[in-house]
Amino acid sequence: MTISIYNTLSGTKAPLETIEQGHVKLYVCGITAYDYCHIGHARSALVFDMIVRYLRHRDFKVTYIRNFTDIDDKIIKRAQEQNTTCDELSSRFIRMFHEDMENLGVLPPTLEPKATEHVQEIIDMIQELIAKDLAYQVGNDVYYKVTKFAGYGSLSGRNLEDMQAGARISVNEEKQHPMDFALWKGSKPGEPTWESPWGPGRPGWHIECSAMSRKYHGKSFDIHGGGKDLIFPHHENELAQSEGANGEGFVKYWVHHGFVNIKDEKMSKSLGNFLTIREVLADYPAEALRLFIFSTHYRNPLDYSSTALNDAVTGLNRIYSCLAEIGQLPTTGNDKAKGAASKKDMQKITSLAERFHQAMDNDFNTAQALGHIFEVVKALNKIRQHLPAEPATADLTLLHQGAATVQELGQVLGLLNDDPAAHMEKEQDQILSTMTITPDEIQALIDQRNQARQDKNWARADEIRDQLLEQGIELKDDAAGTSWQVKSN
RNA sequence: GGCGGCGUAGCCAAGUGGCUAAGGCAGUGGUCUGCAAAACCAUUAUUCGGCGGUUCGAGUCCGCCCGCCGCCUCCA
Repeated sequence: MTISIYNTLSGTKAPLETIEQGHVKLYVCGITAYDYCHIGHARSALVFDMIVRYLRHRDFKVTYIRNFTDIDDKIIKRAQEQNTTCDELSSRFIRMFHEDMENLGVLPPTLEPKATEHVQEIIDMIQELIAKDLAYQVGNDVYYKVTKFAGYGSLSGRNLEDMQAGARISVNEEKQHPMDFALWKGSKPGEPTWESPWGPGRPGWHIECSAMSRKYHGKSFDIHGGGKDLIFPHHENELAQSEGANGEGFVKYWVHHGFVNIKDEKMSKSLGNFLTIREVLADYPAEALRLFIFSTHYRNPLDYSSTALNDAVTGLNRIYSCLAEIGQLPTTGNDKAKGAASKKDMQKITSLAERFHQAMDNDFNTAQALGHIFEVVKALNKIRQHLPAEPATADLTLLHQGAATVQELGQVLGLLNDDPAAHMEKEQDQILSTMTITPDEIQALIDQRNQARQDKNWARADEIRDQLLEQGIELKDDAAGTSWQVKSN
């Protein structure tokens, strides 16, 4: 089985063939550090976290680089507004970003280079571009000469004529072509500055990724990723810079994920309709957010709503609850008894890993992979439900193995990391902490109710149950006695 | 205007021409229960925005139309 990946450059899915056998070199454009991250950033981080985890699960070595843009116009502006330095501002939000990533359960990349720590590499690359007549100096600025790069527009599927027709491009008189973009910007007073052959200044936005990816991955590497909004101009320009300077192919697979929308509109800072990661994590567990994000394919738009997140919480608990219930079963039973599991359910359970891989191999189809997991959860529940008083060892083994596979594959997606029983408890404790009732009080009421039930005083028993339900506590009567849980939602 | 994408049940969503159109959430009926809850079983799209075409066969390919969205300026 091979993994196939959709490539923005070709517009088709193609089997993953790495440059170096068994080793994937991945570069993802990270954040510009000047504000808290919103759930669009979370989607980006989670999508590539999932891709990295899956590739490693499939025995690839993955070198994952995700950069920080720590110098740019927005940072300078924001730092001035907050009366601080660019360095302080970007360090602060990089710290916030790391906190968010940890809370999301996102694995750290292999390397997280910063633009300001690679100014020399950037300058070197710009000099190479000038030497090849692909860039030119105007005053203290340096621009890339887009007309000299034959493939310009190939990634985003545009050509220079069409783009010039667009009305929103402001024409800078000093540029030779309106689409030429800055590699180096001469600095104004008060701005962070580095010395360069073109005078004091700072790097343009796109060049940092070309310089850093070359330093750590080499001139060519396997996968370059980011949000769809980076296709143009950022990645188009990176491609032009890198191939222009290096004289060889830059990236084999361009992977771009879709946006998070709110009410069918793109969530973005300029529209002001965004939710920060920390706002969302205050209300929902990280794994619920993850399940929500992976419930649709990574290239499709995803509409955020509290309903959708609540659905994800319910779905996640459904899996955990299934695993917790199975975890309580003995591992051995009657060796001679015939298994009660149907052939069909057995087959569903034992083929889970294979079907999961098939879905994931197909351009990381997490939605389908999760569908298979849920299908198996249903089968496991069904078998468990129908277990006789003295269950067959064969059934118990099937249940335990099935549950182990579900959890293991869930973890490939970064889900189901908790011990199932502990998760259910933790979930409840958290909600319980916001309530006025204590577990002891609940237990006392349950004891009273059971006494009433024994006395066949149903009215009193129901009264207690309804009273608890009003406070958000659900009771479950079964053979083992009465247990309780916090009512979901 | 240029480029790209989407439209599958009440909602979310998978479906790389061919067995009964995954899965989740919500709903309804049943099993279980003193009654519930949970879980399970059954049920909810003869049909995939509309109209044509290609094909033995189309949700899937092609054309046109309708509706929605994104990029073309900083953006994940």
